[in-house]
Amino acid sequence: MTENDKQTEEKIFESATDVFMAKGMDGARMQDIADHAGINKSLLHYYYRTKDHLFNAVFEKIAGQMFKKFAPVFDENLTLEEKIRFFYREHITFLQNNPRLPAFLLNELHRNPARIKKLIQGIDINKIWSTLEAQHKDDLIKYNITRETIPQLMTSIAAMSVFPFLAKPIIGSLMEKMGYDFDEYIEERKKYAADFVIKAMKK
Amino acid sequence: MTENDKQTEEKIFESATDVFMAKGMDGARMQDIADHAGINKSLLHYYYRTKDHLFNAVFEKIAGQMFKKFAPVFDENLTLEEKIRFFYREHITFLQNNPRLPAFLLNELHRNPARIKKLIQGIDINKIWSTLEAQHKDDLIKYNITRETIPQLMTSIAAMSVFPFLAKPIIGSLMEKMGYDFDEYIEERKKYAADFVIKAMKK
DNA sequence: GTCTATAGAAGGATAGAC
DNA sequence: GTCTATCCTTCTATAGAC
Repeated sequence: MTENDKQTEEKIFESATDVFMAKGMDGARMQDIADHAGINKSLLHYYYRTKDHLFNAVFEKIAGQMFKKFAPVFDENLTLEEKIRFFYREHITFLQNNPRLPAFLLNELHRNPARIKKLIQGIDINKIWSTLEAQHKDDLIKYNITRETIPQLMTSIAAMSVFPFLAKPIIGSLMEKMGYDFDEYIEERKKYAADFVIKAMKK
Repeated sequence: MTENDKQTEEKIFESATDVFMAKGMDGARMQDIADHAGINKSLLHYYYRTKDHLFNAVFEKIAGQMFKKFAPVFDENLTLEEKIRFFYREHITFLQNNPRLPAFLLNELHRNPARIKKLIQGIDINKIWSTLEAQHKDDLIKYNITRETIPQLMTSIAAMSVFPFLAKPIIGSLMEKMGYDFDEYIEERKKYAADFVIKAMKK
């Protein structure tokens, strides 16, 4: 593969990412992607054969990024509270740089549930739970966390950081109407979400 | 308008709602809607002229339902805690009956931000805040709620009930993998979310 | 009011020149 | 590897008979 190949192929991939993120699989047009990349429509087919192939390439990459961010939390030598604060700082910073990612991902999963199995096959929640159990036995007792309440707690933690980006069209507009700034709100959320969850967990 | 007219028009509307909810504006096909309603494709145009008109009719109805559910909370003669418990019981029950509604709504708003202004024009957050301020002066002090923290708190409350439905493709699959039942998880959430938020709010 | 038939446009994909 | 021209399918929309 020559240097020029790589440039074009990458340019296509990046343009496709932008357009698919903005319009979704169904709404995106091959012509838009070509225009966005400043190249001819035929070249898309030359490199990726079909729209489906191109979309899949984009989706896999995007989906991978989303979940990598959850992993490191469980490797650190930190208290449970520190992990929660660490998670929100890292995860919300990631979402600040990829604000459309959650909406794109979830929407495509709603439309095509078959993708899910492949997406979550790498996630072993039981292993995550065992790790937490080993590292934070005292905290789990202190906070009254059991295998029964794990789904409720985990989804609540995720909701606090992801929801503002999913509901940004509404939240952002309402805030504008009231004179608040969405970006400031997000920045503050790194601390707010952590405080909120930690207080909620206490017995 | 004859009785038969109404039957056909309503049948079209209901089929359109189902198909648009499942596939979105871009993914939906007029043929699908016609098949789903058991009628001819031309009839869709006879009653609604274009796909756009039909979609708009569906969207307006759906969007209206979503926000009506928030209003009554502020009229009741209840304590702040009771209102929160009341809200989660009502709102999650509504979402149990309309699980795809939030994803549909937010996705279309992401794709077409112009809709938002019309959607939120009826919502006067300042008025809501004034009502709360008048009704729960003591509670606001007790819970340390101010105009500055209202966006963080309001979005956290909404996140707790809406997020599970937005992320259902992932949450549901992960739970299945671990032997949990999504519907049970949702039923339990009516209480869990209320307890969680009320604890989090305490100083 | 409902159907059949078809026009007309859009979009994905390919052939072939360079 | 990149472009122009074009095919072919799909989909929205309309015309016209009943």
